[in-house]
Amino acid sequence: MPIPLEKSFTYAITQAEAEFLNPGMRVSVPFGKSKIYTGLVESIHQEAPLVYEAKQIHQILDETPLVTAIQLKHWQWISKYYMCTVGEVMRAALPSAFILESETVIYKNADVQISDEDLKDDEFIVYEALHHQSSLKIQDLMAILDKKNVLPVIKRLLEKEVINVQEEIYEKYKPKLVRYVKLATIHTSEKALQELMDILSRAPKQRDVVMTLFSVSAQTKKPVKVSDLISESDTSSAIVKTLINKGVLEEYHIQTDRVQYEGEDNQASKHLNEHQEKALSEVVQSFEKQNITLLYGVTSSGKTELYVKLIETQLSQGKQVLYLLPEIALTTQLVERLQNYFGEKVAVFHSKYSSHERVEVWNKVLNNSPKAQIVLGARSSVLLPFQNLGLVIVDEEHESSYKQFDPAPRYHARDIAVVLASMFKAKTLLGSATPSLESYSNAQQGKYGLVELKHRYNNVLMPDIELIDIKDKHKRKRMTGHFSDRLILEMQETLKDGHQIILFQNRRGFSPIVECNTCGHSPQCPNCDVSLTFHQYKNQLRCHYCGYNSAMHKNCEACRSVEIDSKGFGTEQVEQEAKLLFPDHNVARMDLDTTRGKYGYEKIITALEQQEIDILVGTQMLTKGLDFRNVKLVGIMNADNMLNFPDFRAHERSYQLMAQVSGRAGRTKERGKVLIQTYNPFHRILQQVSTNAFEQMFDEQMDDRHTFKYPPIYRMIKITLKHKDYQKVNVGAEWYAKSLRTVFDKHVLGPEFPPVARIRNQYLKHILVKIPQKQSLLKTKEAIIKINNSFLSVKDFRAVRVILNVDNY
DNA sequence: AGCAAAATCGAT
DNA sequence: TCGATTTTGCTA
Repeated sequence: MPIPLEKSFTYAITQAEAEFLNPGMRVSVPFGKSKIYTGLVESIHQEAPLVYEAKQIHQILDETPLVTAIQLKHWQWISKYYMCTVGEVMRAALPSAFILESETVIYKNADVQISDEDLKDDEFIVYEALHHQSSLKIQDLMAILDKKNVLPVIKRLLEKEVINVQEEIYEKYKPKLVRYVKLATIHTSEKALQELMDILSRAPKQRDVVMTLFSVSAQTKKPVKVSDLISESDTSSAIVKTLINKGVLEEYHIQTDRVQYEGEDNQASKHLNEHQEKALSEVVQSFEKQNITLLYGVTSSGKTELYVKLIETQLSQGKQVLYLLPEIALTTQLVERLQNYFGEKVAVFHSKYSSHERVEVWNKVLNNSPKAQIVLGARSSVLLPFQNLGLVIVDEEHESSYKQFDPAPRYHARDIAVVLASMFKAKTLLGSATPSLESYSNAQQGKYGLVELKHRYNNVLMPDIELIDIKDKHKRKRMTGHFSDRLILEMQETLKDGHQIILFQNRRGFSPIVECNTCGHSPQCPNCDVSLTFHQYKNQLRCHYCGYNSAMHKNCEACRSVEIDSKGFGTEQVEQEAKLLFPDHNVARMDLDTTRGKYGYEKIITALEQQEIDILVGTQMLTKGLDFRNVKLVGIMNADNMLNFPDFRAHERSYQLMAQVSGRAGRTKERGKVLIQTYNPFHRILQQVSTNAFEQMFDEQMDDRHTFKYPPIYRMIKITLKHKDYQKVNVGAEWYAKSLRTVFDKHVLGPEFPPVARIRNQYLKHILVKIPQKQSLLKTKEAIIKINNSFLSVKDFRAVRVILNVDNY
């Protein structure tokens, strides 16, 4: 069942059903008092349950399995490793349209006459409504009565026999049908046609439509869509409808895909340069010995072309390929590039797809359709029903967005992709310009193969990186707002040459803290323990954790003073200052606030490509695999706030982020320039970024991880306790940590409140369990589950939500 | 997860 | 004391 329960449930089926059913097929089953749910067949057996009588299934929903045997095995692995239930994995994997639930539908009981006096007010409203509509759903009732708890009303009405209820389930997925028209067969003969034309001579518009239909179908020799016919003949749908009603035209429907590729014929893949050629043969060689290979290729070294070659090989062997990308990098840019080579063999899959679109991709992958030989997708596409997987490519392997955080299963797409590939005996290629420490150390230990690609495409030089000491600049009064004189000078030069600029500031809004100069009051979020961020474009104060917002006031809310100051700065402020500094140039901003909506992101990218934007200010969104030809200068406004982030991976992340942003500079011909503003130019990480010293960074960070026992040397499991009562969380966390310490002793950290201890009115407290390399992961997890169970059996703690996060990095 | 029964809350 | 809200237990 798609619910967070450990157990599976046994239902009774007939002999015939047993012969028909197979694991991986869906059945609808009664579950609980009255509901009907969608379940998945796990196994078919003969062991009747001892202590209860199994219920009958309701209905079989599939003719062939929807989920493959390998998937079931994979789900099992995920649920074990990430300490969640298989039901949760199922919920994450299956598109929601596959999981049907019954709905209670209410009908009027026609047999019983009832007088109005016998009914209470709300009962009467429902009774009245049933006169107008034959049936009502729970949701309709909630709208009519304007309250959330409508069950008591239904119960009373049932007792008075005013209504009947029924549980109904609906198939949620409906194939998309397109309307086509053709001339009715009785008119197809020459003579009948002549007669028809005569009849229609008094209806010129209708005649025009018929004529257009002729010419269109003669030209294209294909069925004619109603929508095409309307636009071609320049009429309205009413006229076509009249013709259909008259029997002159016949309409029919053809099922089509919601996601379609409408491109040109495929191009041949590009020739590789000598470095790429060498790297490719190394990858192929490495795959002979290893199943996993890490491709460490600097920014714009042409990794994608290399992937294309590998994909070609797989396709020629009739194998499927999974190409994973971070959500945000799945822009039309890259999708188009792949479609240019592989045309409609590419299926795209990501979170902005509707449930129906996902169903179609699922079915294509399941049927090993020619339209899904390459699946290009974000995190969740590892959970698709592959039949014949030959290769998995994980691009931008270091990206943290591969790890799912909020609802369970809290899986890492790269890691479960590796597991999936091994189930298929397929190969995995991890690619990155800034590999994660865990992958790079795996490669160094020989667990993964390692291939390096250190030359940029067309031999473009790596950008020239310069550190600017803004402490010094402040002292010498060389700062204009948040811009140093060096940065302004370089920006002027770049703009003069007609090149574009990217400014990076890893914080959105105008300023993260607003403070009164008189009394020191600073507005806080009522639901979370954070100060509100000021957003100028809406003149709002907003909480970035729960979405709370309020209008920004001119006076301090505590003391009415007008002297309100802001601390820190975000993208909005950088944008505003840039506009003031360069009034003759176009400045745009790219962050969560400007990329809302399905195409918000695309618009900005296109504008930048077409050089309508001279200066683009943005958050880390900018780092994700965008390829802009004309960007020559990248400015990092403040490197310190990311370096000082309280997380053991802050340094690694900062390096990756800065190296990736720098990679956006100078991708063709001219050498790019990167300016990093910082208060601490001698910071090791900044030095390493400026000299591209990845290996040095790696060695030093690994030393730290050794010393302080952090991943990848030790493994980690984070346990989060969550409840609206501060005391409950506190006492519970102490108890939990104490029991953990009896087993793991000094490898337990905390309990500790996170930097933001309260989110959406829920207090949080973290406990970390570190796992030394020689300690068994399985046994550790078993011990934690045992402690977790005894924790939940304490009455006072039961209300506390416990979140187990394996590999919380 | 979602639902119903049981327990607790709270305003008259 | 009744009705409303929250907590607890269970699903085959």
